[in-house]
Amino acid sequence: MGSKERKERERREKQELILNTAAEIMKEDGIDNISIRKIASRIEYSPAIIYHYFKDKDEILNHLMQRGYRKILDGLAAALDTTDDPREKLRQMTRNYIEVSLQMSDEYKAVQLNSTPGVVAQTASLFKGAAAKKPALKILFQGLKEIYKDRDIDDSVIELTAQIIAASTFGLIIRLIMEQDLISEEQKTNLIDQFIRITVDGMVLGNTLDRG
Amino acid sequence: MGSKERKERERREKQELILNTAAEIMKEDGIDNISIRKIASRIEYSPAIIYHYFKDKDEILNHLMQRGYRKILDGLAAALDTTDDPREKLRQMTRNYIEVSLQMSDEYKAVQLNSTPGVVAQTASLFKGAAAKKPALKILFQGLKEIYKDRDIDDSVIELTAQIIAASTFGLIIRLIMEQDLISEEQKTNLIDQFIRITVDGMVLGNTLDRG
DNA sequence: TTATATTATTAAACAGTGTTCAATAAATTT
DNA sequence: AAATTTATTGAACACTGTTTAATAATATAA
Repeated sequence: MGSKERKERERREKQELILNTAAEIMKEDGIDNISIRKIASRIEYSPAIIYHYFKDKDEILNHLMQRGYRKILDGLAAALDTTDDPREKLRQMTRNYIEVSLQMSDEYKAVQLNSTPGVVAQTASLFKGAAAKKPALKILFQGLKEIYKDRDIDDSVIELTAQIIAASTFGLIIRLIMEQDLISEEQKTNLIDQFIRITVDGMVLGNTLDRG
Repeated sequence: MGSKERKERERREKQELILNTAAEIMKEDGIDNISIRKIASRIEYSPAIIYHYFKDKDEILNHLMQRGYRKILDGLAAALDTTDDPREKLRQMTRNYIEVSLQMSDEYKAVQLNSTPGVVAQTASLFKGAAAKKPALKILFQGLKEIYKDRDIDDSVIELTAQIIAASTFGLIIRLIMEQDLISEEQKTNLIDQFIRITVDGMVLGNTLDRG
């Protein structure tokens, strides 16, 4: 019997079951309340079985982070190209990214604030050369390059600008999530509008202005 | 004997001892590794005694957060007034705030990312009217007002701008802390310089520019 | 000083956590 | 049917925060 394939499939299915249960608990009780025993109890197995499918709890959490990361990227990719104006495109991308992130605030927070080295390596965006390696930053970098195409600005400066915009957007999103109980819908809209205004029309032009 | 005063003093001293020990553990092993039993063991008492001086572990952590918050504000207050140029002042303030925060990255992260309602209420900066209530934001708001004094810009827009700058700065700092192992000193300097450039000279002017 | 009341301290227990290991049950291969 | 591999578990270990009842120490009142 070619049961080796089925075995592996069944193994993956059980891993999926465990991950889905963990995700379920995260949604209900928050990421801090995921416990091995809770997962085991829900799938009606003994706690020890978890360790037959995952090395430890961290590995499970890492898988959840990966899922969240992918979800965010998918949401970002859905940024529709409805315009050819590079600045308007940048506005739409930024707004889309913020709104997608706010829609899955749990995942965003969990992924972006996770301190596990592996996860940090995946979400990192400030290191030199990140614009070439990180999908989200790559898009941002190319958008900026189009905006700057007439002006004589070094690629390294454009990368720095993209990184600053990414970090700033991250900051706004995290604070919006953390303060969501204190902020009205109207205020939220105002903040996002103002952010996009001064990011695209201000920040982006900051490179080309005289200082003094 | 007026021993009531001494009693209270001794009580406060023991509370201080507990808090200092907790802070010590935080510095050595990180905030997640603070445990009641570890504190008790270090001060050579039984774990239960902690609950005679604090309601629960959360109260201890809250006190540590308060300390960190004060430390950050003190560091910010030390922003020297070496210039009268409002834009240059804003640059110096921003740079000072970033550098102070990076110097006590543990406290900054702990305070700013703490989800306890009370702590969030203290660090919140995006709600309407925050510029009047939050010290750090107040300074920022007034700095912006001086920059805009010749132009006709509504106070509400200035507040929004201050809030965006605060959230962006927060984002940069948190990411710099989280990615510190991946970022060289040179890159860090470049990022901070570029941030200040496009924040002060870009963001700030974003309000006054034509869009299209 | 002695008795009383207050305060400080602890041992022990409860309920929870992640993890490991040896034993057992189930399934697959020979 | 026997041997081997895989799946599953119970029980234990070492942690975690917290509560309760009992005890030790101290301060106040008689």
